[in-house]
Amino acid sequence: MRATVKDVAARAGVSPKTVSNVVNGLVPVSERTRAKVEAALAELDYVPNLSARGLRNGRTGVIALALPDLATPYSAELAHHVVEVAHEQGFGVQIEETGRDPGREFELVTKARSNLIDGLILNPVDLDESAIRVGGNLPPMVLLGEVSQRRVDQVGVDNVGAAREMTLALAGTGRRRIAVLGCVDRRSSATALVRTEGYRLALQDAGIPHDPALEIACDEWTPAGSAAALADFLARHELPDALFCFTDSLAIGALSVLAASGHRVPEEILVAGFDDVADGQYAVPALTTISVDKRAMAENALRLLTERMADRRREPVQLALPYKLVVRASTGAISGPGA
Amino acid sequence: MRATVKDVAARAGVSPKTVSNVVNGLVPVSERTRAKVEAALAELDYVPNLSARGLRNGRTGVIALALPDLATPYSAELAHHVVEVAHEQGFGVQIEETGRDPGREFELVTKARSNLIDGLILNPVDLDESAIRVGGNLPPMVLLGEVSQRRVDQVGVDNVGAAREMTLALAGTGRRRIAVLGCVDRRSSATALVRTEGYRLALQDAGIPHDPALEIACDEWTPAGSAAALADFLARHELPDALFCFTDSLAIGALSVLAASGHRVPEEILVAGFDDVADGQYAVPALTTISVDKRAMAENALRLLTERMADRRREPVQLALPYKLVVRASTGAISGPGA
DNA sequence: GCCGCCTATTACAACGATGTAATCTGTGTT
DNA sequence: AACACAGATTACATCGTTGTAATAGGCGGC
Repeated sequence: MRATVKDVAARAGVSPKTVSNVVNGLVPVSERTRAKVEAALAELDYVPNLSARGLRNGRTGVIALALPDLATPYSAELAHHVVEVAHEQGFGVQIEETGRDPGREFELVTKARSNLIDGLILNPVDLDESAIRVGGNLPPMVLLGEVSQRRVDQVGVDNVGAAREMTLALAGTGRRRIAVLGCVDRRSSATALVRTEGYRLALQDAGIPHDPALEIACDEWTPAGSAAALADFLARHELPDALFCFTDSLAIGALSVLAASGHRVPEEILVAGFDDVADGQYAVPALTTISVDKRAMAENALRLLTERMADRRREPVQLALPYKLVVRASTGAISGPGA
Repeated sequence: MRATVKDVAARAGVSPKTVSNVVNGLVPVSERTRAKVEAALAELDYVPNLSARGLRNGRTGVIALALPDLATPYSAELAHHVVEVAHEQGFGVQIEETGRDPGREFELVTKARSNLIDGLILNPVDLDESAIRVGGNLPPMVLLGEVSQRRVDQVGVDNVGAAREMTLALAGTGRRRIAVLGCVDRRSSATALVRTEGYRLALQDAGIPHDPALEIACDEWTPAGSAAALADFLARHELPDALFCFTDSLAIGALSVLAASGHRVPEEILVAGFDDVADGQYAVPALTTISVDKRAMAENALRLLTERMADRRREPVQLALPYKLVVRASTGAISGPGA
């Protein structure tokens, strides 16, 4: 059995509350008693019971991070940073996956373990609206992703702008048959929608007619899903000039299929991704992509979350972090709007 | 404010305990009162306070998963499965990263949040011993990784055997200058040690003299670390015949360097990895690797953990899961011991 | 030498849920 | 009609911690 404040108190010859005072350090304790208590703490190897503390204080020191699928490198990198930043601030992180079933997001936001966690960082799959369209009593919460609403704190990126910039950069090489991979058929992914929008805007900008056939659907945002979708596409259509994949994972699957079918990247077809995950940088050829500082995302998300925990009625804030077009070998030399 | 059993009880005109009975379903409740209570539950949108329940029951329904670095694809895939399996069984999962500082493992095993979690699944970095060399009072705990001790429940793989088999398969093509990448200098990684051991045994088996220069050190098990280490190696040595990387992430970094320096894989040099992560399958060329069923790892780890929670004095169990040598393009056609 | 004040410490209650043991209700038996 | 009994429901205490308010102790001032 673990020692409790009571045990420590008995051993040190003081009251439980004094032990608590020593442990928490908020109430002044005389040097003499502090020494006694600290000795007892060490001898009994005291560890506070966080359930009890959570019950008493109403805060547990644990936040939840909800994302579609932890196995996706992008999610994993993001989670890594959130865990790291949270830990630096003394928070534990409980991971929830929402990918399998769409109801899970809703459940998390409304009921769920709401009392074992002090707050929620949510990377939504579906249209963000679905999750946050909840009447009262939201837990302290920050959304990650596209900035598209004003009711909940959010840290995101201008996906439309980024997708547009990438598409324009591809078009800047003179290529005209620019395909996108990752458009979703069935249930809508917020991310897919906004990136598709950026792509279409860029085509307009560049005066390239929009060809719906070049929007390649792919429900599953993994290399496997991408490979299947692209192989299927190539069986029916001619090779496009350029391929903008909505995530690096999709692009990695695409590069694999292109290599296997003997198409040279970037000579025959440019390939670009989105997210800047580690494996994309080391893909063959290295992947051109949109990069966002994930550590900064985590830091900002946690900052907003702690602010929200401190003041639950502060006006919601939406942050759009800067992004960067990173050019690597998979597109040869292209240039963003700056050049 | 969230509703409590008391509120629900008042609304339903029953005692708090009856509400608890309805919620938990362990004690029989008459049809009439159950209906009343359920109505009240729904109206007040009752959510049990898990801190209180945890305090009372001594169990929180949350387990911790501790691993070196969540951003590593292998860890991420593993974590994904653990989260999924745990969720199916009604557990939440709290993630802890131990990579940054070695003391963290020890801290987790001994003190830490030990009362907000019911158990711990630990993927150790250092020699397993360090973490489990603890006197009494271990929390319910399962180790993931090399099976090398008998004091704590463990789910692992025969790393020595797998590394040996891979090395032999590479040698089976007639190649003699077989390098390994991932040996660690400074603090010892348990995994690196056992895989190195398997490699050396295979060289003996194959009658290939051991050349220490071909054991390429790489502390950081990421594509970036690997790329740096291999580039450095190539600047000083001739290209080896074959390269066995201790993880797929390392291999991905290696493929990138080899491609950039114009060396053809597998014609000039065979490359193999370990772990079978998704991005390895879609690397260019696709990566030969050792595959272990990560879902099965997660299932077994969770099974052992729940068994341990139920009976804290049962004899420790060590499971070695089967592995499979998966041959892909990065080694051309090689064959394992079976063929 | 007594009083008052400031500080360190204490007793007590409360956070919310639930196991235990006691009470209550209703049914069936003689 | 009285009694025993099973099942449903309840009161109470408890898990470990900490805020509140009351107490104890020490010191200076008059």
